[in-house]
Amino acid sequence: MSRADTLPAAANADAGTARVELGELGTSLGFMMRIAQLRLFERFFERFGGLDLKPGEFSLLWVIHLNPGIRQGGLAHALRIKPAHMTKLIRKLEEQGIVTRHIPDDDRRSVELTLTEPGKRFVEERQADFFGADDYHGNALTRAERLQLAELLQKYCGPDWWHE
Amino acid sequence: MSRADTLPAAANADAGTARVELGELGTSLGFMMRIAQLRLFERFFERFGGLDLKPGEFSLLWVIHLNPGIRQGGLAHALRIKPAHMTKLIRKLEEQGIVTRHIPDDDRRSVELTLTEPGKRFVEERQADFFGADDYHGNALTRAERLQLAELLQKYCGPDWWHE
DNA sequence: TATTGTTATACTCTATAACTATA
DNA sequence: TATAGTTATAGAGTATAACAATA
Repeated sequence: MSRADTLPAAANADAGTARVELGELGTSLGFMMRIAQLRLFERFFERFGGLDLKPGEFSLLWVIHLNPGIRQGGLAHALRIKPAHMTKLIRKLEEQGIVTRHIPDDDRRSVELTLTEPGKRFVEERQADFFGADDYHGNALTRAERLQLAELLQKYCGPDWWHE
Repeated sequence: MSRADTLPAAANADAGTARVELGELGTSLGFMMRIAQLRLFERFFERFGGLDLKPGEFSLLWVIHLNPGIRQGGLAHALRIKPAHMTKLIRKLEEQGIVTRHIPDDDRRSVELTLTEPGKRFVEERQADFFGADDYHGNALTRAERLQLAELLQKYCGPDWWHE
């Protein structure tokens, strides 16, 4: 054929190899949030891969640490995790000896959560890493930009939803 | 027992019912990106729920629209979708008559993608909605804030990774 | 040998609904 | 009758590795 290293069909100029044009997608919040989250996970595992701890799990421990005796449902709501899923997550942490479940006398349907001593130590030792200003948290951003980014994300959610 | 409506154990003041303290988590990028993305999905389905279209699918069609003849692998890389997953997505869109797969003579391993006429119409008709300044895209933010948010997310990813 | 895409498989996260025990 | 949590089940999204066809 006569088109081996000449142009492909006119309609398909640069088919495949050229840089991909994203247009408005590059400033679309939906797309950018997804991409940024993928990047964040990548960095998380570069940083904490050896720990056998998933991003969401530290959040869980952190909130129990700050709110000892929090009820399982309250935790689920604060973190936007479905109660059915929370049951599994807490069960696992309990088996690992990190979290204690306690059924209070004044409402025996509910479950109150606290960290065990090893659990507390675990959180306190890693707190600086997880909330620190390192690669994972965006070394490409200044401290002010990081804060601004978090605040814009909060504002995107809206106050009604945020404090509901 | 003598503690029915008195205080629970001292350590568990306000167990369960008080407002949950999030501490540094509230300005943690990992947590906030997850929360904001959940909110975005919620809004997406409020807005486009009737369409039987998932958030990622419009992105796919949009990029094919802007890059007719793009190769399947190039699309997968640009959108950070794994090739194995892309196969399934494209297959579905092909069955719906929205996308055409074409195997070029100059490299018969590859697959070039274009939109069908109905596909083009579909994208062009919805483009304003998907990229518009409405509820879904964050009515809580000004136009400038929305742009700034997208740019900070881009910057978080870092230029090396972004254009790799 | 390397590359492009496909198939098969599995694992995580999430969603839903039915269930229990308590209130 | 309502609420807190549990169980069971299913679906979406993604990851991996083995594979076929082509380069």
